[in-house]
Amino acid sequence: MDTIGFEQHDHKSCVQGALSAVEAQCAAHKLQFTPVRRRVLEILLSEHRAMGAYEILDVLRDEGLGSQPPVAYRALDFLVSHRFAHKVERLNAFIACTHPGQTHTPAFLICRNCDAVAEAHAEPTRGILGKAADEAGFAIEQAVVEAVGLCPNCREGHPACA
Amino acid sequence: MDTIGFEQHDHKSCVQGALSAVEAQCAAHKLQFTPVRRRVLEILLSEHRAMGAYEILDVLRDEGLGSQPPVAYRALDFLVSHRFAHKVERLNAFIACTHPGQTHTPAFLICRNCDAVAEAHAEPTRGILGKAADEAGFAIEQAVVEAVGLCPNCREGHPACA
DNA sequence: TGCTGATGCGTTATGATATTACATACAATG
DNA sequence: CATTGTATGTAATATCATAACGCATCAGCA
Repeated sequence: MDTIGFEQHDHKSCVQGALSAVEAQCAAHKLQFTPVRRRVLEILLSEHRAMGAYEILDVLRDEGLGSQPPVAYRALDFLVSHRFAHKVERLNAFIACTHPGQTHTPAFLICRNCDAVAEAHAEPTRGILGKAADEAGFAIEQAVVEAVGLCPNCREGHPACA
Repeated sequence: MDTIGFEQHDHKSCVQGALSAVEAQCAAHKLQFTPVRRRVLEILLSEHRAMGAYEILDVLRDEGLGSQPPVAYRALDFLVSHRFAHKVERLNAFIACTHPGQTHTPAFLICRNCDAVAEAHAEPTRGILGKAADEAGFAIEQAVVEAVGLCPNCREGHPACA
């Protein structure tokens, strides 16, 4: 399972591993990992890309798991608030966390050509930004770091990219 | 004029200075700084906060400068693409650049209590993220860095905050 | 002058994203 | 079994954004 998500990997075990990890987390913290929530996470994990809420909703609807926007948004809120998934603000889309359970500040590398998204780490409270925040007296609680550019495949005109 | 925007400052001269700088930039690059574009920038500068496109449109409409969404969005596109303003993805809102003309990667400190936004600098291609991108073969072209937290005024229960 | 192309604006319509509000289901608990 | 809290179902609506078309203006030029 890769943290930097542009390479090939064993997708099936990657999905399974993440699901198990989330299950364990939910059990440990007495969170209700309901069918809808589970299914939404599975969809995100198996697609392994950023998906819009309505795109997820389409899948749920086909499966009879819900048909109105709040169903998808509520499940996504649960996943995002417990950090099992993240919202990519730049795309107004959601993506499964590639390392659930570990505390981290996710940072995303978003390909402007094929929309592939890889999750990396950032440490916004360090470096220039953290210094500026300190000086301003601003208390950073959470950060969104999203870099837009070209993924390795698209840089080489790889067929994997649409 | 402050770069970290939570403190008091000479607002009038701050607005004037930014407008002059943008005017000069437009003249130098043969960009059309039309009445609508100018007015939208003035609105953003004078409010000194992140505003939604429709909020800006309301002002334009009252002034007879345009009444339909594309008018506001086109002006904002112009301002954003030339970096005279920035989009705050987290808020789906726009804010005037506090130092137009200087090349920079803007980073925002967003107060979750009063929605005040300060612009700081970031250097996403350095640090952990830059390293991860390099290793992944990802070419960062542009980055969104937005930190959510509490501004100094709200930390102290300052009356300036709603 | 009159043509032509480029750019910006006006307007209608629609698409895409997200939330409010209220009703219902259902499991855990006393 | 009544109560409570959490999750879900559904209708309606709010909010954010763009497509597509036509017109106005203006610069460059024959």
